[in-house]
Amino acid sequence: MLDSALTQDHRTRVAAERRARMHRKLVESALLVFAEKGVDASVIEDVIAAADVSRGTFYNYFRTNGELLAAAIEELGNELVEHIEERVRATPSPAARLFTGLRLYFDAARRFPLFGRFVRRVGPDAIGAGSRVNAYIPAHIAAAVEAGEFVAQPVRVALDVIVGVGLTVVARIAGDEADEAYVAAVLLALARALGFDRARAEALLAAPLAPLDLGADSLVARSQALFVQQDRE
Amino acid sequence: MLDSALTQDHRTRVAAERRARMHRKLVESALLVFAEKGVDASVIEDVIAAADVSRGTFYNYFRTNGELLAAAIEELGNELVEHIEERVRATPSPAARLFTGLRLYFDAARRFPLFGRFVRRVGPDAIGAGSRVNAYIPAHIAAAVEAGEFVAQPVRVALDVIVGVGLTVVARIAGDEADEAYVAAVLLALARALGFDRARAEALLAAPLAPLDLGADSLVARSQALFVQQDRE
Amino acid sequence: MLDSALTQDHRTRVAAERRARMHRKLVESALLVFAEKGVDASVIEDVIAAADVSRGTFYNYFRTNGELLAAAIEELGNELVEHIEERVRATPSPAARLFTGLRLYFDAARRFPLFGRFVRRVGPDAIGAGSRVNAYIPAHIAAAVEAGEFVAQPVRVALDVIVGVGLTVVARIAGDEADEAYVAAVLLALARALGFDRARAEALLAAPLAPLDLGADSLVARSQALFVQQDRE
Amino acid sequence: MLDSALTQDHRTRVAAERRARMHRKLVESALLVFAEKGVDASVIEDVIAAADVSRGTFYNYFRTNGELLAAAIEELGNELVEHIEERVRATPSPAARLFTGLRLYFDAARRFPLFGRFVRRVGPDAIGAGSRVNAYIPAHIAAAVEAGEFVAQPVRVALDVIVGVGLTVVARIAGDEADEAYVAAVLLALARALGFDRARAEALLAAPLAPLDLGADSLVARSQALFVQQDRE
DNA sequence: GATGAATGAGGCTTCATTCAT
DNA sequence: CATGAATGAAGCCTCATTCAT
Repeated sequence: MLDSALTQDHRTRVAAERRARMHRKLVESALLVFAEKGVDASVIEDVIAAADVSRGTFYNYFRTNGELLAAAIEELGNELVEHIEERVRATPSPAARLFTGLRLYFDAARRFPLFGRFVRRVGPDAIGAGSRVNAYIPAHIAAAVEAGEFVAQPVRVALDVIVGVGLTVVARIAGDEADEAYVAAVLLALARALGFDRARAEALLAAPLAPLDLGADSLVARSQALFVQQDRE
Repeated sequence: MLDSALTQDHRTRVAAERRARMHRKLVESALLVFAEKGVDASVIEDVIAAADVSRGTFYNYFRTNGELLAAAIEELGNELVEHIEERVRATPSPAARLFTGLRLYFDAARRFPLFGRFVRRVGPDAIGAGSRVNAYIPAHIAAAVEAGEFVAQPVRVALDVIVGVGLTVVARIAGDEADEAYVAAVLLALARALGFDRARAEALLAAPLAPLDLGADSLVARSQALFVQQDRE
Repeated sequence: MLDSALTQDHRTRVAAERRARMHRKLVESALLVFAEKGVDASVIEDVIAAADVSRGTFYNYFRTNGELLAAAIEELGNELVEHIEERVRATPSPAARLFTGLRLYFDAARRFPLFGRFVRRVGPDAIGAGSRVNAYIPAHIAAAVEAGEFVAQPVRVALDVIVGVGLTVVARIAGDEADEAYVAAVLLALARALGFDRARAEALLAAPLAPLDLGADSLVARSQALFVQQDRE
Repeated sequence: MLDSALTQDHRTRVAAERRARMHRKLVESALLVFAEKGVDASVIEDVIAAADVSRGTFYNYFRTNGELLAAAIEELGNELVEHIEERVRATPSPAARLFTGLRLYFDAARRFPLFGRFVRRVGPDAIGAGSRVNAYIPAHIAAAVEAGEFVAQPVRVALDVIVGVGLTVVARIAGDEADEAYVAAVLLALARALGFDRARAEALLAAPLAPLDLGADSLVARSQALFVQQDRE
């Protein structure tokens, strides 16, 4: 009986791992398809083809199209945001945390074009209700205002300016219409908008930036790999 | 024979007028439906219901969903932009032309909620290739930089900042999440971003603003009226 | 009053002529379209385009699709058959009348490819109820049997053999798969089937054949001309 | 694991069988509908009604009207032709193979009126590119010429005469306008056309003919049964 | 859990026909 | 009579979702 219990346990664990793997596989494929065809397109056919899985299996994981999109937005968006936040957490200056975070975000959009296109396709909802962006950025803004780095302003105003401009830049990057100079100039304009000291902003933006290491197992990285591989076929 | 020629002429003219009226009616209905259901939705069913027109008639005017959307974007967007441009044309200061134009645009979004929701739904494409926005705003930016009202910066950078922030504000207005103070604060941030003098910006934004008169026959106004009427039914 | 009566008369006559011209124009266009797209295709759109006439006008002449097809079959088929019959009427030998008639028919199919394709498209119905073929050929068969030129056989059997083979040959000609030798060999086989003397058949088929002169105003000729002209555009 | 492999296998086999059954069911229904409404008619609605199957299922098997027709022509035509060929294969005389084959074909058209009507509706295309007719009959013709049973003649000429007359006869049978004597007389005329000895032809055509046994599972038989059953409802 | 055939609602599109001008 | 915009029935096709195996 003890043996059986252990076996049971082992089986349960293995099953849970398999579920998790399949879940990730589907989300990866979804990113690919959403980025290509848009959010409102008919998607399931392509997703199961990309994931090489049967229709029935798909419905064991997501009951509707919308659930899949929600999962993709949530898991993808947060994966990147969490990595960025972890990276800048130790930085003492709130303004620096914010601008370095933006630089890392734009850099990710460039390195993972699929992700950039996904964000462009999803639009503002990509930074929707559940997004950690809405937790972290306001905190940085408030802290920067508090610290006198930014001019006094309502947090939501600053947030909207940052997000609005940020999404535009990602769209430009996804469309391959943004070079380094463009991104730097936009960030400088953003610094002005927030009332951040010009010299410090320029120094910050000129500093070298080590790219984010998401790890080979990240959804974004795996999805990009899947995309490249599909293109070759 | 003369009589017949005149008759011919008269008929032709009457027919052309009828076509134009039907075209407008469909675009008005389209605005309504796109605003409600989004750009990628199945729209034809609802449009013909809103316009109270047969399925076949629709296809006499637009062959696809996309054609309709393109017409809506083009005609609606340009209608408003042209009115705004005409209003500010005489203003000597380029910066004033730009900021007054933005205020008028936001004001229109508030007065015609349908239009606001439409822009939110369409997203950046609402200011797409054919839009006069891309003709007028860059000209104002360049002139303002030239006149020393704005700090030197690439026109496209300034344009993207303005459009990115502008669309975000319209989305807020459409979601009824924007009061006067919010809009003013955003415009002030925008003034900072562009390097516009703070005192002048504040004076400009504090000036009273007569609402734009689009005329009762404007697409935007008629569409809004159609919407209100439908709601009552 | 007399004057008015004459005027009335004149008007009536002119109107009748106009009606007849329009009727012919539509039938000509119909041949073209039926030959190209088949009998069951949607045809009216193309017919009015080919005839450069409005929808409404079409319905002033034919109430349905089927009426148009019936008119085309009747008028086209009989035009050719009557010309052939007139040409061979004076020939004393019934067998010669029959075989010369067939040669002229096949020759017409070659010279007016549109007509050939029309017959192929319409199939057996091209020689339907109202066709004069069903009046003339049986008479020739019966006379030939009577005269001992053909072996004794039921008229309908001979008719079906002739028509069945004849339509096949027209289809081949229309598909550009039939040269002179092929046609001659088929006619020889037909002669054998009917029990016609071999030597006489060979002499008959070897005789030179002046092509039928349908006149420039014939439906077949005008339709062919219309087709060639359209192709050039 | 072994168990799972077996299960897999079993499932695959069962699924393939189901697919095949559905395919046959659709083709059977198609025969019925094509025979009734013709080849160019809108057919899908009726086919799915006759097969008692959903719209979507149809599209899982055939993407267009034309694909369905092609399948029907191919599978139906070849089923019958193969049965006939098998039956006459052992007959030493090529002419006898040919004429017995024709008698069997006409007999099938009489016993399965649906098939006859189908052939009439489809016309020459019923013996189209992929048809085995085009493999077998020319071989018999060539062999008969070689053996001196037929007069020397191009194979295609003989083939066209046979097919042209044959389709006409099937059309007559389908229209219930052909009795035994008519069919016999046409076959005799065909024998003359091909130069086959009259005495031998008459003996051949007078010989008793056991009807073809297609088996209860044949498409033709099942389709006919389906038709009769529908008529009763 | 995995599979993929079956479903059918939902939306798209054409085109014969009508009718006001 | 000629015109051509409007109609709407009739088909077409897709695709999210279910379900038996």
